[in-house]
Amino acid sequence: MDQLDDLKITQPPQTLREIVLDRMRNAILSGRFASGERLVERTLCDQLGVSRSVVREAIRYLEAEGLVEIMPNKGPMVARMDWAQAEQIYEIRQLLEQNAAAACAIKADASLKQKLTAATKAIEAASAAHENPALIAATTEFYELIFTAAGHHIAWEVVQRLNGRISRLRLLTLATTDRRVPGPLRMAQICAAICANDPDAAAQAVFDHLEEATKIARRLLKETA
Amino acid sequence: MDQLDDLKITQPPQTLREIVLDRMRNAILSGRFASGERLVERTLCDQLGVSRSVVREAIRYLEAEGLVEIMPNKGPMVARMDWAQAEQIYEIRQLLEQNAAAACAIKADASLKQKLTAATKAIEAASAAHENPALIAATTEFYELIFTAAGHHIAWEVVQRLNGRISRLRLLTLATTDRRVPGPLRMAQICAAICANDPDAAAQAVFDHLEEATKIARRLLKETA
DNA sequence: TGCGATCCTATGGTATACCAACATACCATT
DNA sequence: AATGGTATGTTGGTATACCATAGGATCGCA
Repeated sequence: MDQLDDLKITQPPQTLREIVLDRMRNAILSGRFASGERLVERTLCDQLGVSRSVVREAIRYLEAEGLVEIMPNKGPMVARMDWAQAEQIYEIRQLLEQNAAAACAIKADASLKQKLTAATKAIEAASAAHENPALIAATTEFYELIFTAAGHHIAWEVVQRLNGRISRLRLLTLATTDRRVPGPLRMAQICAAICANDPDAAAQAVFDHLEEATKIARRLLKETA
Repeated sequence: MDQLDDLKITQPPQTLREIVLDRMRNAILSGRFASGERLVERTLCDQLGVSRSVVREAIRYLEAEGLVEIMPNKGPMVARMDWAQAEQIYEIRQLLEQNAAAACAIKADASLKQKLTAATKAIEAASAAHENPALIAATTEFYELIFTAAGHHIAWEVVQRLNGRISRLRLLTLATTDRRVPGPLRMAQICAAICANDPDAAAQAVFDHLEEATKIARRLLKETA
């Protein structure tokens, strides 16, 4: 099977539109395009070296994702976010992530526990090295393991999309070092609860983690606003 | 927010793209475009009397919404759905709708209670008249009241989008008449719990309602599959 | 000098034509 | 009959043209 996969003409059917979509999404998520910044179509065409059709279709997708807003007669801009929205998103994450962690704790087998432990270590490493992009990636990986193991693929989709809307906040909260209990420790608690096949403890650990993240986010957003 | 929309000078800056988007979405949700049916761009252009640009951009949006899938080198088709997905969607709805109903029950004031009661009556009327489209609309209105009153706008967005994916299923479950406890009665229970400002009872009522809907959906989907 | 009308430009919205890549089905030759 | 080529249909991608509108700059008039 593996050999076959290797033989396969791994021609990435990645279309130009998808590349542009990724680039633009990353530019927004990473803050390269500031919140509220206007996205002038023809300018983007020049920057990306593609035609308007491609850019416009990518914008439609981002609009549906909630990352881009269309101002009537003005064109697209990077979506803005306020605390009222962020709060709701954190609340939804609470529900979905607790649910997933609990389900995962019930189903977790040896293989998953091993992977989850590795992911936790990766988070600790990235955190210790203060490498924020790696930290984001490792945290995402951690949660993806949990949601996938729980079989909650659609919930994971939802969470990812919502996270996109608060990406800047996540960057800030993850980078915050003045937490009383460091973030990686929280992850370790979640990991431990799942490894112990204890759904209640897993849900509680997720609750603690998100509760803290919510508080930090609230403080950061309120003071910058 | 809603009031503002109502006040707004309803000069429809509704762009052609939005019209096409609505039409296509409705066509999919209502089953006019069958699940798995291919959506040939140029054919759609003819049917709708618009150019490819418009259709393509609408398709991008629907793709992001999860209503349309793109098959590489084959083009778009109406997204398919299986029970595994539907089950997850019902589970997410359980979480979000219980949460919203509980929050709504805490906040509910006289004005909301009155509106909610009216919405419940509308559901009963539509159900008695066996008018499914009206029933769907009334049910949507009912839930929108709850989510809006709870301030859970983003959760409502999520629920609506997820409901879009299981629209055909909803049509079937709502139309099903062989439920032991009729759907409208369930709605009345939810309404009563909220009017009594009893969050626990509201959550329980939502649970009962969705649990039943889930069972019906499972049976329908499994037997037609 | 101040105000308003008018024109210009930038931008988005839409339509259309064109080409390349790919898949599929059909057909012809061997 | 099997192979290979061909025709067709579809999408992906691009370029371009045209129009409508918003916002600003300019100009003229009071």
